[in-house]
Amino acid sequence: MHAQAAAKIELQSYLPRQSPSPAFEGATLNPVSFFHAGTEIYAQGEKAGALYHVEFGAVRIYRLLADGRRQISAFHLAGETFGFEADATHHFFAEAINATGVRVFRVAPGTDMSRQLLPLALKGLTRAQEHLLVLGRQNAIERVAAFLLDMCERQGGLRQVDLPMSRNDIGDYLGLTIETVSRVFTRLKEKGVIRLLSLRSIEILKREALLAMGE
Amino acid sequence: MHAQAAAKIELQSYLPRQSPSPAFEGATLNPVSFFHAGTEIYAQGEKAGALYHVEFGAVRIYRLLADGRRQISAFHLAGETFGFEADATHHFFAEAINATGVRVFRVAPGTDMSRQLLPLALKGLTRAQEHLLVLGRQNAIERVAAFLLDMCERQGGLRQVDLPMSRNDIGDYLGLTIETVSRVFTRLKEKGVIRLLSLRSIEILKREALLAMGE
DNA sequence: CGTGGTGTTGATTACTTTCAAGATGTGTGG
DNA sequence: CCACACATCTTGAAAGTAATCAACACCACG
Repeated sequence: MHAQAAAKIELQSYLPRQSPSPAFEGATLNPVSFFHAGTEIYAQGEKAGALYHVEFGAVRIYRLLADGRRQISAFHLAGETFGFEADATHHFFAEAINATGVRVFRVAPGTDMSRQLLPLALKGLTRAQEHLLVLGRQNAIERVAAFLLDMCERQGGLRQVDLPMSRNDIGDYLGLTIETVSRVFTRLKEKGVIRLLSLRSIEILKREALLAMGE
Repeated sequence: MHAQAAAKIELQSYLPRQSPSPAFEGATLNPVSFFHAGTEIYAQGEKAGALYHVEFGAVRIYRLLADGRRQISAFHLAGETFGFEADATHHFFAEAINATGVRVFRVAPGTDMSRQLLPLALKGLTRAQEHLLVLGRQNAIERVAAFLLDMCERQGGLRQVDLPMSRNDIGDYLGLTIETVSRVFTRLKEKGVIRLLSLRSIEILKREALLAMGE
């Protein structure tokens, strides 16, 4: 990523916001930080304490096993907040998937943010628990169907759905290999359930079929 | 379960508590409720709003797919609190695994419990996310190893570990079939990693071996 | 117009599930 | 206290699904 790309990113800060930044009481609002595709926002083991609000772009949250296997526990799109932890250190890695703008809220030590954080934590907990059902009890097609429906819903429920992440990311989110993800996409295309507008953008042609699969 | 068993349960209310009940400000503390093995504590879709503190016994939290597939998202042992939700209804089922005592805290509507709930929610979130790694990226042996280490740690880290739940429950927690769970137990026995004291109680002989597997 | 990264497709292998039978354990009633 | 019955658990053989290994296609970029 070089000068041209950086310029493109700067530009976006002047575009209308997809989502207004929330006002976190007791937290210092910093200007938007920019992260290039693939760059780290924070690492496992680092000191936690800030909140991160996605202005544009997308973020992946993940853990690694010693041998390099990776599990993405969540994607965060524009308008979502992440970064809160149960204790003082980060248990996960956070990386920008694409060029991403993040507004960082530094919380003064000793400040009680529980009122604002609890709904976010509960929402995240429910999502994680629902994802457990997908990983524990659903097969490859069902996992991909559930994923596409989730992405669709989070983007307003329109027929066209952007997939800001690679097949590799999708695989590491769904507990599948990249090849299996690719094969499932092909099968869904053949069945006329989805259509690929581009590699990272699909159109949902038969929502009912997806619903029947993804539960 | 009949009169004799009920009497046995009543008796336990007079035994020393494994864990003192926490004092939840703004919540009404009710006497301990008793649940026989396999009985429902709450169901998906029911109105939420209370907190449940396990006095003794064990509880399983789960979801079902339309065709009956079940995913247990968490077990709760003595001293743990569960039942909080992101919105007004329960998204999961909660059942007593064995004879179980639960103290119910009814929260008056409008009461702000966020200060007390946030640490519990964050702890649950971290656990769920770690469980995602297990379900998404670990094989059968690794899953069982991780499970045994988790149960061990939650019971004080002693060599002897009680497993209050059936193989079926373990399977539905780890995303495996009962047969696979059984086979893994057999392999761990053959390798001398664990020893079965009874069906529901094991001794860990080689902790390092488990750690190497369960990450 | 080449080059590296990303995605797709095919053949084979490996792991887990499924189906089936038998063993073990627990609780009940005689 | 023993015998029977049901539930739970274990083990084996066959089948199925996804992973792995490998080659090729496509796309974005320089």
